[in-house]
Amino acid sequence: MDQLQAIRAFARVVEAGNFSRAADSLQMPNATLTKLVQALESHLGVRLLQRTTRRVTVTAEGAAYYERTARLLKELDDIDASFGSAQRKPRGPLRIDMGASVASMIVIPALPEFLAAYPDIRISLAVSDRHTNLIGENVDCVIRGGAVTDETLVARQIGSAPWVTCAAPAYWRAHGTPQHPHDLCDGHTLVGYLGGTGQRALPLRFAQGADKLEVMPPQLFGVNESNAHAAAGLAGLGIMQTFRYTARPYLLSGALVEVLPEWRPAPYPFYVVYPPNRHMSQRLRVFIDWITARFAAAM
Amino acid sequence: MDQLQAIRAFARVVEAGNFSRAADSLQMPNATLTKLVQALESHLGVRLLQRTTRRVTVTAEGAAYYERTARLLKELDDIDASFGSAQRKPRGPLRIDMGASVASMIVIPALPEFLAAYPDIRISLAVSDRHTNLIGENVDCVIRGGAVTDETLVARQIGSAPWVTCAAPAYWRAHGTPQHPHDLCDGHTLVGYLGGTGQRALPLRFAQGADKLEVMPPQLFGVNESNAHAAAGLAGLGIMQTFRYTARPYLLSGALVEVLPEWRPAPYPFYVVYPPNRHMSQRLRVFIDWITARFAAAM
DNA sequence: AATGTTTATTCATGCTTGTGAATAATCGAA
DNA sequence: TTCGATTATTCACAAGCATGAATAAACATT
Repeated sequence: MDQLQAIRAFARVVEAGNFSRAADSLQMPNATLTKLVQALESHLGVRLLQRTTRRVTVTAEGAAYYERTARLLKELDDIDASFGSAQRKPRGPLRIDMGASVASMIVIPALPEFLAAYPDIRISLAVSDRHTNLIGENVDCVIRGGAVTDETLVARQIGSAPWVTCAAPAYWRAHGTPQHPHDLCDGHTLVGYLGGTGQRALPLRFAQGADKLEVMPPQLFGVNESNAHAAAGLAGLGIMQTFRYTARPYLLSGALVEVLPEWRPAPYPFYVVYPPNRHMSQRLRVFIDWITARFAAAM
Repeated sequence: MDQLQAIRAFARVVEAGNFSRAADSLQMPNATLTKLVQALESHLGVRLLQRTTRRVTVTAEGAAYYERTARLLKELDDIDASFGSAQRKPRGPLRIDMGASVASMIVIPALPEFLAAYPDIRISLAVSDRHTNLIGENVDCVIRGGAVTDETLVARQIGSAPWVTCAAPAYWRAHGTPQHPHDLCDGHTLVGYLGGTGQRALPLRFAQGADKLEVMPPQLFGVNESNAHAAAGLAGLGIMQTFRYTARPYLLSGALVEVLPEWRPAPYPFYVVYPPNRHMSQRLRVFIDWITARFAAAM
């Protein structure tokens, strides 16, 4: 039995909460994972995990073994890293989660440059805005906008995204161009971006000096995905408030027209969020450095 | 790569000083050992051992890696042991070194009882009296008589062996039976047991109350191996002072006859000697307990 | 300088392990 | 209560690794 591999496999099951998810995150067949954990249990003469086909619970012995060995695994990784770091380029898998527009507008177009610099890093990119259980899902980091509320995680700001309020030219011709945020409540409609709960659209925010306004025009259409949100704006369904980096190509081509630029609200902070780890993997570190530079360049 | 196995293999090479000896003590082919160490070096991107076909030296990085990982290996073994010890009988290899007479007269005849109790322990028994480099040769313990001088090792006394002074009946008929130790210097010869250097025979020792004597009859024959020593005495070559446990079967059969029983010197202490280890393996512990009981019974 | 012995490494083959697919079991929804 | 979906485990086979034997190199002796 490869005990180290078995211990890592077992730890993954504990963190993931079930075998299938653990196998996925380890990119390993279920059968292999099952066998590794069984071999470890046989070696120790102890049942580490109590499992049915639908549920896996960690036994008391399993929890103790996990605690004790997790520390050893980290130490070994530290030792290995301290030996290899001077000689080897970062390599291995990197799992990242981010919003659709960050992915399609900023990260993915620039990835060739990152992968050219680090050809041995293999990226798995998940596109979502949902709250991600970083440790449970074995995600190395997520990129998120807005305040980070989970204080068990490290949040490093990578930039701020300015807002723009815009619509298609045909929309402005049909409804008139507003001169003040209040004008939006009369004879205008909103293409809403649905927030976390997916139930209510976010209001439009405006700021000028110390003045801050929130305006909620009638919502004709709401959507919770940023590409679809842009498509709706382009189709002339209403006014949209979105990130400038999302709208940029359409603003440049004239497919969208910005209004009230002097009323732009404060830029929206973006963070890369990752679990605290005494030793951050080198590949994660170079990615964080890169995305910080890249994000600044994209704003 | 099975990194744990590779680390253990590497550690063994460091301790043994060369690949062949390390492979022997791990009961592993040289090719396997070579591949494991190479895989570890490749994984770390560092050369751990500098080797020619006749010489292996540990690099500075290798020494550092050995120190750091040896501790982790011990911790992992501790963790495993603390999990398994309640459930599993001791198993695995045990390497023991001892003198020829201890081996053939005490230990080997009783081994069936030990192996019946612990069928999963596999014993490698080396017969020698020489100073053994316990760690370098991966020996779990040695059984030695007399003072233990190496203070880096743990010496646990397992018993004391009484002495007898005896010779074949034909010898006594030819030379007369001594009534006092001094009588041995006149008309008697010694079958000598050669000591550590193999150059000079050990003198005969006698004690009665506070009286202690050393007598050195002329030596007709000397030998450094206890079975040959006994054979010489049985052949009537002279007087021999040996352990009672060695002579017992011949004393019982009348093939040897003891003299001066009231002048027996102090019994000779025997120790089981092993390297200090924060966690003694279970199989070593049960062996030590067993040999202590067995030794007492054999005296 | 040559040679023999000993030791580390490499190569081709047999054996052990990893895994795809099938099976069995569990749990939630209807 | 039944059924369908999902998950853990098992089995038979393919892939990869361990190793015996051969090779190459180093070192001590003559």
